[in-house]
Amino acid sequence: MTDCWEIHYPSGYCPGMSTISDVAARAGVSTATVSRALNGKANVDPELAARVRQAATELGYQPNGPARNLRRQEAAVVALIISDVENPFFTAIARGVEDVAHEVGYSVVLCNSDENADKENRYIDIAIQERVAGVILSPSGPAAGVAKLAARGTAYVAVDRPLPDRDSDVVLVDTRLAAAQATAHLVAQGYERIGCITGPAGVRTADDRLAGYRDTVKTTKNLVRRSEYKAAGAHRAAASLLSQPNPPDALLVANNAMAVGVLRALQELNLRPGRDVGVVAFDDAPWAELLDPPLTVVAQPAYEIGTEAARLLLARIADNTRPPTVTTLGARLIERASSHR
Amino acid sequence: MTDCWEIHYPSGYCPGMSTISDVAARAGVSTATVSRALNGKANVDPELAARVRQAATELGYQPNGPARNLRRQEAAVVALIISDVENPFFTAIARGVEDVAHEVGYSVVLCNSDENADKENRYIDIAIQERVAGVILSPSGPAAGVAKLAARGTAYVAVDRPLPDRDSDVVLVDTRLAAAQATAHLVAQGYERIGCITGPAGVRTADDRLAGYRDTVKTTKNLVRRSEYKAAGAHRAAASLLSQPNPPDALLVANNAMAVGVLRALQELNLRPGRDVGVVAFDDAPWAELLDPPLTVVAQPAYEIGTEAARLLLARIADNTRPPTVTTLGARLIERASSHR
DNA sequence: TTGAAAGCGCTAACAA
DNA sequence: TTGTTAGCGCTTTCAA
Repeated sequence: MTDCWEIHYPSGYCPGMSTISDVAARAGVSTATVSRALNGKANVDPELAARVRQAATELGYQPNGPARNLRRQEAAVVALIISDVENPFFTAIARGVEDVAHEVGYSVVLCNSDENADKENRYIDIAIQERVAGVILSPSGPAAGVAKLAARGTAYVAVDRPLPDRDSDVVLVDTRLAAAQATAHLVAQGYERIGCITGPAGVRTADDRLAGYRDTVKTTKNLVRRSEYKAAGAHRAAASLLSQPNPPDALLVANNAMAVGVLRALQELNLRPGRDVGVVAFDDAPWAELLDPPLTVVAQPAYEIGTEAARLLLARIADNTRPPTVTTLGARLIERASSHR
Repeated sequence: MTDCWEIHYPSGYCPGMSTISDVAARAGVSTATVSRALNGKANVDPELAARVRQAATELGYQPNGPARNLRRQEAAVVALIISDVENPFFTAIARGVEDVAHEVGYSVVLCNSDENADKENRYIDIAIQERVAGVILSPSGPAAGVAKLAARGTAYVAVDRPLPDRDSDVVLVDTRLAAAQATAHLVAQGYERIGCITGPAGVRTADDRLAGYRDTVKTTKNLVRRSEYKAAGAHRAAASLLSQPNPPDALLVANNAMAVGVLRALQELNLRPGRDVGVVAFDDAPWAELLDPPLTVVAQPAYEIGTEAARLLLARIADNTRPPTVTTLGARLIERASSHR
């Protein structure tokens, strides 16, 4: 399986399978010189370096990553463990991380923890085993795995949610404030019984968004529901809220996927967003403007979360003694028609 | 940076930093036995194996991945190189790949090539360097990188688009047929001047969708536009098509992101989907039903593409001499109101 | 069934 | 500036 099965070259020549010794032999130098030349170290005669590069190209030489990482005791790789690959909020973070990491020669591997602490821990183990340089994660609950990272001295940064019981660099959005403002906006638009559909208890963003809502609305009796951060749960939650005797006339919805479920419930009940039930949801999406009426959203700076987290991680890789920092970014309310009568 | 800076243990004990020799010493056996025990080889005394596992746990032993991969000459990792992490079609594929790969103990790393052949080649190089067991990719044009995979004998599978000039396992959707059927559906609904907005020339899915459209509509003069597979380009394309003297009365749109741009253009021109301009777009989305009118789509079996590709890859990892296969999955037209007058 | 030892390919300390 | 060499941690012969 690893021999050159497809193309036959003369005399054992096999591109991509050659090692540093092959390159050294062909260039007529030692392996050390090849290593130095290919890694752009200063102390190499330019003429020799050129010969080495030539030989490497001719042989189709690809350095052996595991060997390099074993020797260096670290891979130039950053692991990004996010709780949902299918959530545009997290993929936007991923782009931010990638853009910064690639600039300095790190690769990014994306891992999908599925909001599941077991999967998260498994990926953390893999990250440790592969000796990645650092980990960025959106923690799904109290991750025992993170303690291992700390114990090993592997750099890590939390995004979106802080790590419970643990200091670390973390990049957050002031989601409580944003929720309070969004709720205040609904009040200002004349809605009087504002409800809230948020994520699972214990998930920090869910709790914060609820807290922000409560900062603004004092009597929330029977106006709050929780579900997974998914459409189906939110659909049930909205149906339940709206079919009670004294239903809400507006809803704050804690994420984008949930908004889909809520809007579907409104459709089924023949309620029009805005006119009948004011709606504000977290996370902007390209399709939010296409709805009728267009959806008012709290836009989070996801890409910037990613770039900032990557910068912090790189700083921590360079110096793990720096004190942990908390970076809080602001969100922006984008008013559209779903929050106007 | 790699010492135990946070927690102080007695006598040099440092979880996660220990090697197989430490475990061996603690269990009073040789490293070979540790290796055999931890890898579940048959020929190990159960009592010894238990002692080894105990020692490993006590030390918080994490095997050194690079060392293992170096020795094994292969990592239990498959690389998935997709052309757009923010496209739900590809993230759904990713989930399919993950689910199958995890079952057999492989990790999946996701790489975002951004529809850019350079990035794709770069990721292929990294995959080769890291000696991954296999690669699944949605090729962005004629990738020189794939030749390297072939030359090295690394297993690979193409998804969504075939590799130009190269046999390989590939998992496709019969997108030409789907496009033809979608167009026929528009004809059946009484639309008479059907236009098509598709992706860049040379991208196979874009060309196939256009071909399917042309299979059904014979006179397409000035009714076809191409753009990137993005909202902005499609927006311009739609605006241009619809503002010409003899505009189309229906549009086939080649992907989901493009649909957003097209629908925005219709809004701006005060044209109502369905009534004024029939619209069918590729790729279903949770929000397609929420639009007014709901969007008719061609739903592709993205998750199944992923599971099938992963199965093929595993088969090829096991045996790289099997003949290349082409798997073609069907798409499903989901009729909603945007394609009815 | 177990242990001793070689060696995967690379980098870096040391020598020249 | 270049070469020699040790050794990263693991798996796997080979020998006992």
